[in-house]
Amino acid sequence: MQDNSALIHFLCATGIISATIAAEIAQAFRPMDFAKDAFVLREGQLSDTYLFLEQGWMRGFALAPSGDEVTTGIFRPGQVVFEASSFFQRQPSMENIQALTPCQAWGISFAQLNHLFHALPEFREFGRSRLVMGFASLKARMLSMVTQTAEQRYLSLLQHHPEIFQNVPLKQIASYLGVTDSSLSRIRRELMNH
Amino acid sequence: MQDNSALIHFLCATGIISATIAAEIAQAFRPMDFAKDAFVLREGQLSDTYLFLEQGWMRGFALAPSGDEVTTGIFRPGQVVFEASSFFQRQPSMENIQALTPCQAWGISFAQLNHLFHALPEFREFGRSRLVMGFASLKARMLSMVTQTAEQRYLSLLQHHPEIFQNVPLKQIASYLGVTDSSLSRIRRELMNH
DNA sequence: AGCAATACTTGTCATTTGGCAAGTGCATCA
DNA sequence: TGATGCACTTGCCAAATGACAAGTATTGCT
Repeated sequence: MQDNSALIHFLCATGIISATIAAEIAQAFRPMDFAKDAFVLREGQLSDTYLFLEQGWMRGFALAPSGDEVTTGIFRPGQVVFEASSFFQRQPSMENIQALTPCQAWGISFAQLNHLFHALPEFREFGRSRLVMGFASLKARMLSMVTQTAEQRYLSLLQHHPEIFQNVPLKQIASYLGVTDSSLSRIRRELMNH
Repeated sequence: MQDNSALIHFLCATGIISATIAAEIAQAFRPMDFAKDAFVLREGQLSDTYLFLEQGWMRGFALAPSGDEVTTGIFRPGQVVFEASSFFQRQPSMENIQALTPCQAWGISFAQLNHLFHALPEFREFGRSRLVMGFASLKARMLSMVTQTAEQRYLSLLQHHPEIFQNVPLKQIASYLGVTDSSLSRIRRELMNH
């Protein structure tokens, strides 16, 4: 049996779930490892696994009509990785999820998750809370796309999540910020010259 | 007692709630009218009312650092109007909501809604379903902002929701599409000349 | 009817951005 | 070690966009 204390800690973090229940829930997750560059989810597939990322980095991306890959999410250790639209609505995903580094994670299927939601009201409340948090952060990201310049979004990302820049290629960060890699490079150059 | 059949129909539409329960739930909503230009929610306030819009049009908007109003949502009859981040996380809203036309709506407070969620599992499931739908459409909108041109977003809006153009000023639609009103005007001119 | 406010368009110009191609530096691998 | 690939930057140019100001409808109001 692997050490699932990080998962238990994650479940307890909101304060909604007690340590005892968290341990019980954690037992339903199974360890899943991914090699660098492995796909966790491919466009067209159903996102059927709720994944807690314990170690490593992942990215979500979609294909633009032009064929370019557009980063839709960057996932660091301690975060949940799945495609919510596909997972909850039981529809094929329009996005891909790929490991950027070797990853250790804990996964649970949609069916098992629902079973636990049904059996454990605290966990259901936890799930609702996570969903709301995801919604809120997506709203914040959306807002930043229309109210801020790419430079401001870059600086904000640099300030709040500097580790991203040690783990994700700038090209992928650029499309996450809504610009091309050359534009991001220009933004960085300008910031160097104060 | 006003006719709340549209509200009941809305509650039944997902198939999760029976007509009987829907009628019971609908009784907890109270009718709320808004004059044209009235504010339903102001930045800094708590979004504490879950509002079903029966008649009329509303818009959500945020203030960019520049002072410009940026449209974050356009609401037509039959939709739910509230600021999810503020409502669920009990934090001051960063957005405003304003009636674009005279509006008839049905509202219920956060507390009452939670009370019903607790008492009626079907309604709780309905709420989760609505939340997921809202999440999914926000993701789709987010994706369109990075994968599509403003012209494509304009055409898509025109095709799927042509009524918007009869009810919302182009200037507000423009910022919803992520461009200025003059750029939108240019896009429209180009499309006229095939 | 006449005035004012608003909605929308248009022109001009400066700035930003993207596309493309080339160049540099670094790491990996046989 | 030499070759290959990748990450990142840079220069050049064309295209898109924004800021600003002015002009034209259109609407609403008294």
